[in-house]
Amino acid sequence: MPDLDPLDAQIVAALQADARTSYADIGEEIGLSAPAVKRRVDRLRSTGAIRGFTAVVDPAALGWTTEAFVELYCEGRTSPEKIRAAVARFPEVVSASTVTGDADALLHVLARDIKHLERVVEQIAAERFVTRTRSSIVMSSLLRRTESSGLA
Amino acid sequence: MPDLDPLDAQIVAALQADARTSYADIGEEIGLSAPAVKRRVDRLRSTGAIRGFTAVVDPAALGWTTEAFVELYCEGRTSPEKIRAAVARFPEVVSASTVTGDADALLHVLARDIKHLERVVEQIAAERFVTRTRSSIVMSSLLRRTESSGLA
DNA sequence: AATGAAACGCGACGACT
DNA sequence: AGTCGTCGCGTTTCATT
Repeated sequence: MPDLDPLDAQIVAALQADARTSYADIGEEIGLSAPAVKRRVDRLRSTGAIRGFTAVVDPAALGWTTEAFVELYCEGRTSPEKIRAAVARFPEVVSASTVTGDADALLHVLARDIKHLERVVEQIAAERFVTRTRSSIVMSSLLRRTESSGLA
Repeated sequence: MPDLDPLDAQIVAALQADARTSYADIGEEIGLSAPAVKRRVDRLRSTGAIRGFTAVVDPAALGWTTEAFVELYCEGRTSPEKIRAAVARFPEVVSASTVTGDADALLHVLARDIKHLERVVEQIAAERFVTRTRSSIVMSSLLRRTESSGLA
């Protein structure tokens, strides 16, 4: 499943910029009728290229001002599923991946403040399979793209 | 700027689940009329709580199968803006932050394959202010929340 | 691609707290 | 003042041909 039809690419780009753009507006911009655009969007959704549409919320505007990346070091060979189940219980964990390198997993965590972050990390570190954690607190967010703009 | 009105919280949750949900549908679920929902959404947008609406694209379905986190070590005190300008040139970099700890910045990078990733990291490492990089390749993505579900 | 019916977005007005 | 609900019009969506 390689690249993308140039028209589909333009449709995806338009919907990434604003997921509520009307099919008619998109069609006008790329030279297609509204129903034709809808058919393509439906196809992109059914194939999984477009997973869905979501609101982009600014955590800072809601009082979530603290952001951190937490490396997890686990004992022996802990199964990815076990890690997932453990961290998924915390709504503060927005993403988690198993990674190569020294650490076993990398978590992206959002919290209201340092105190809140500290409490969450402490609870995660208390899991039996976690041997050690290493946190990097975000000082400033330089770039945040939706994922991803470049699909050429 | 403290917490969120319980109705606003439900509206945000609904729009995160599906940004194309009609105001009428949202209103029905939380017991409000469609115009009332729209007024609240407009306000949430103008205050910045909702930044916008976007399509969630699955990079894997487009052939972007490789994901990595790259720590950047920079010389002396390199300005955040300099780092941002340098990494923003690469569409493969989906997010970048300056962080506390050993490294100066942490990048989230998406690429077609290892070869592609290697080329990008190499180019970034070639920047004059970069003294060293440390990459962690993602093996499996355990969790990916939109950011963020828990806003209580 | 074009048509027509149903649904939706969006402004205006009036009532309530 | 602020927020809600009802109404009306223009637009959009979606199934059909």
